[in-house]
Amino acid sequence: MDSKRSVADQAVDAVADLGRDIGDYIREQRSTAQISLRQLAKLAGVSNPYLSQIERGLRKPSAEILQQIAKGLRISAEALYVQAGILEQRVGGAVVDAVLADTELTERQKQVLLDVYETFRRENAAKRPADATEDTEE
Amino acid sequence: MDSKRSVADQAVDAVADLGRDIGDYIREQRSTAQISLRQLAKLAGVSNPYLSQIERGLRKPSAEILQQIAKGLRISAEALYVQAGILEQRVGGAVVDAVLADTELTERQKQVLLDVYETFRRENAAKRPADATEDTEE
DNA sequence: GCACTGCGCTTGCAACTGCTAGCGCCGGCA
DNA sequence: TGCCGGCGCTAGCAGTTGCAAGCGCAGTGC
Repeated sequence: MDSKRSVADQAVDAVADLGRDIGDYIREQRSTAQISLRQLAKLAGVSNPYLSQIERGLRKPSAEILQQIAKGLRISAEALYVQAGILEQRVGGAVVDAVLADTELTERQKQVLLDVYETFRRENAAKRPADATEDTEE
Repeated sequence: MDSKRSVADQAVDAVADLGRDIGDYIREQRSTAQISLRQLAKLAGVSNPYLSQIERGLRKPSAEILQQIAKGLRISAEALYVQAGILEQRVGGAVVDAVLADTELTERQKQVLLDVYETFRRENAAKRPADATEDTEE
């Protein structure tokens, strides 16, 4: 059945690669939040040298550290995990599905929500056509 | 929005402890699936001694390993992360979860969407106060 | 000029992860 | 009976994470 261990390979392979992406993402979120590396390090409860290395892609942080950082940045841990390649990306379908499946909303409200959602996505797509993983907000 | 920091605290505090829980969970899933430790190890692409130690709580696996194991068990990685205490339990329902997990939205946009969502829910709750509290998740 | 504070980064080091090799045990088979 | 394969586990080892200590640099007050 596994004539090739593509899954494992990809994971192992891409993680090393993605180490940089996650670092970029964190650094970007940090500068957006306008806090220094040391501040975030303290907020997140990690050492500042280590955070520095993470941001520059020299180290691959464990999930706990990622969670701490997410907390420090006040962003969802899931977003970071996806960036780190340790959680599958849930594409737009997930949001649409969830909204449609929600029993507390009227059909009209669902329509409004999905409309806003689509607008946001289009906005972002226009801003950064190829790379949708980076967050250039504001 | 983090009115439930008990989870966070637990995560940070009890990670060492939770190593055992996640192991139990994995072992349980494995026996449910009726596969041997070695089989799962092969499926997940990890060594069988290591998986053994994980299941007995002697080692705390990294997120990649957890993901591999989740794949091998054919369960969602998120379930495992929650068990491991590195991901907060989904609370606000599927919509909130899906929005937060969406990587194409900026954090600001997520806030807006969730805000609208909350507004709708409150509106509806005001209209029909009693019977709206059903579990929409399976 | 000169201390002082905060910034990000480099350097070793302890602790951990995750592996290979190998152990004892049990059931099937000639 | 011996032998073979699979089971879970122990022992010992590279390689990594995550840290404290310390570097140089820029801005500020005296």
